[in-house]
Amino acid sequence: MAAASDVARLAGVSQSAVSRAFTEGASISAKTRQRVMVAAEQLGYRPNQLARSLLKGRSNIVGVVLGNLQNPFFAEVLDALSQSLSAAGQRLLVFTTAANAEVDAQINDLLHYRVDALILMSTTLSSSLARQCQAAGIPVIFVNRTGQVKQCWSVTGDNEGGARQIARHLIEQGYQRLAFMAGFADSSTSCERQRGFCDELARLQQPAPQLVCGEFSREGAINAARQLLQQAVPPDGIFCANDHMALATLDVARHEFGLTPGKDIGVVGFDDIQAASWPAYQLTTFTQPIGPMVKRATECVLQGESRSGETSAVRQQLIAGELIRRNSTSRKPVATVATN
Amino acid sequence: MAAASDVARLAGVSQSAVSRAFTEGASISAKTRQRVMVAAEQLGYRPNQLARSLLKGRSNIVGVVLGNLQNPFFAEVLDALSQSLSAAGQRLLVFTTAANAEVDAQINDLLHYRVDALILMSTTLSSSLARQCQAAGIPVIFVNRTGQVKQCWSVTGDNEGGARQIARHLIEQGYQRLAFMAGFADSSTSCERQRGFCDELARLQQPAPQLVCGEFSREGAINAARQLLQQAVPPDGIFCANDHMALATLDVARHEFGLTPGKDIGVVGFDDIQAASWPAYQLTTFTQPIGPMVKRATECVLQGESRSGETSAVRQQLIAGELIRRNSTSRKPVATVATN
DNA sequence: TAGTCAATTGCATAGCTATGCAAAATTAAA
DNA sequence: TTTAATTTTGCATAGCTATGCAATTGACTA
Repeated sequence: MAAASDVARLAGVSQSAVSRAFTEGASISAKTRQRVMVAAEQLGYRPNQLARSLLKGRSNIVGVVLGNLQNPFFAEVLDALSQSLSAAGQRLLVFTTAANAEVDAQINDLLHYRVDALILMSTTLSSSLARQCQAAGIPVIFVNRTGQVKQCWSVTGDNEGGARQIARHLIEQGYQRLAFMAGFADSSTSCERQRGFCDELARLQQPAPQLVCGEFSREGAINAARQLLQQAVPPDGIFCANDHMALATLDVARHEFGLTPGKDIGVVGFDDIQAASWPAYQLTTFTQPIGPMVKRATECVLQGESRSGETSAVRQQLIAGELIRRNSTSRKPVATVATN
Repeated sequence: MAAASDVARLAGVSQSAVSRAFTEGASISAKTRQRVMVAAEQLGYRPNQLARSLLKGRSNIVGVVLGNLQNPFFAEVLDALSQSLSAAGQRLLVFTTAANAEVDAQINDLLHYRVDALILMSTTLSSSLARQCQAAGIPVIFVNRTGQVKQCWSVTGDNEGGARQIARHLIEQGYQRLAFMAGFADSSTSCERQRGFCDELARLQQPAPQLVCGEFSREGAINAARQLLQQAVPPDGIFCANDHMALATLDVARHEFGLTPGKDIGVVGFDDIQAASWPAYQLTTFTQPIGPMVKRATECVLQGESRSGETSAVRQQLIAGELIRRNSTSRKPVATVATN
């Protein structure tokens, strides 16, 4: 591929002129720029971003690591992130990983590319690597997960508050034998939701919920749901740590155990993914507003851009959500409409 | 961040030695390598991939452009692509775009990064840009879409063949007033499925199906389904150009019009996404096997890697699929099991 | 010990662009 | 037209690594 010097030769100018022709606001006359552009067009030249990045020390690339694209929530977030960061002139270098795996290898790889920032979703980071990122001045942003390391940014939903509201809601609706379906034991997300749920139940002087683990996956949730429902005295209310598992639980309850969601059993999720509002599910859930979360994550990325002396005290941002009541916890079914 | 020369100074060796220490199979003694590694560790050094890429002329980055991550099929493909290309030592630079938009701007941007290949899903490419990629020696691979441009690779499912089988299946099951819900008019995918469907119906001497457009989105499909079903004499069999739209159609049919899928109306999709097998839907569909498709796309990428004189005659690869019969087209419902 | 061969190392350069600085060209002012 | 003030241009260099080539070291043989 043609280089700037080739274009320069053809246009009869210096390589600097070519560079300036492609730089917004550089000191160059209209005439020269014009001549350069013609030559560039002719040779199919475009500036080599790699060389530019090498020189500037910024790649305009953000590394994104996520497990579990199966979960539509993450697909939605990725989509939004892509839009938002693209608008901010950043590209996304994406890695997917086996869910919840330690991803040091991939991240190490990303660091080789001198990414401007690192966004981690549903993923853990070793503290040694976190320190290295810190040292390299690369901001690390956890989305929907809290980093163990304090230097990292994080953007999460209101896990504990949401879980408390869900607990109250289930009790108010008259469900009595409750269960919590966890994701991963070492996920802050799952733990916080569990804590909020259990604490609030305790506060209401309700018995502690039965605990089971669905591993944030559909298969795991199906197994966990079966395990719960085939008991002699099964629970009549299940709070699943996310919508993805809640949908699976609804399917098992309805189609394997013949239960009517809402009436025979209450099921609640977390996230408010699109499918939660589909008439086939009508899942009660607590929202994690993707717009604000992504907006905040983008801010963190750009924050690191202008390395303005460690500003912004609050590194752990919590985005408020709200409880969406749907048929899956409604004793008397409401008319369903196919929305969205 | 520390550079190779810093490490060299600390280790008391030349910069070349540092480079060789990090290069597999380079000529360097174990002792020197050891010394370099210690110094590198101490300084937190890692080779700058940008410089390396600049020198080698290969970035080991593949550009991926996709519209419509809302469609779970693309999320699944992206996930698989990530795994597969990651194993081949390639990273993914991902762009999402408004569905079906011309994405010349983004692609132009990608080319600045000297990507090794370009994978386009659900996206069109202007022929001018295609020519530029060609000239730059960057292979362009369409996935689930055929390029208008002949130099490009493409990997698609058996759109026409699948659609033919679907036509036969619907007729065999006794559905009589058929409709086709298209995606976008200018999408090769949608067109081929439509053609196969119509041609086969004609061959069977059946009336031509009613046509409607769902724009490959849930909202579009909901509108299209309403349009179809609120007619005085609505169709009793609908083939939707993909599963994503078919699920929406099932929701509308069941919850807005009180129809029982399979019995009152047959609905068929295309792709066999995960949700198609969920007991809430049980959607009859034609598979697009993601494994083989991704494998093939990966081969095309690596093909371009060893630019071995324009081998491999066949650039347009068609991956066979199969018809999966489920309850959505079964006159007598089969027992449902929560699988997957 | 001298001589041969292989393994290892350093030097110098290429790969491409942005930018500070000084030189040149252009414009404005007198 | 001459001088001053601007604008535009080119030169040279930095940014970081990989690699061909020559020089050096080390091991081994006679």
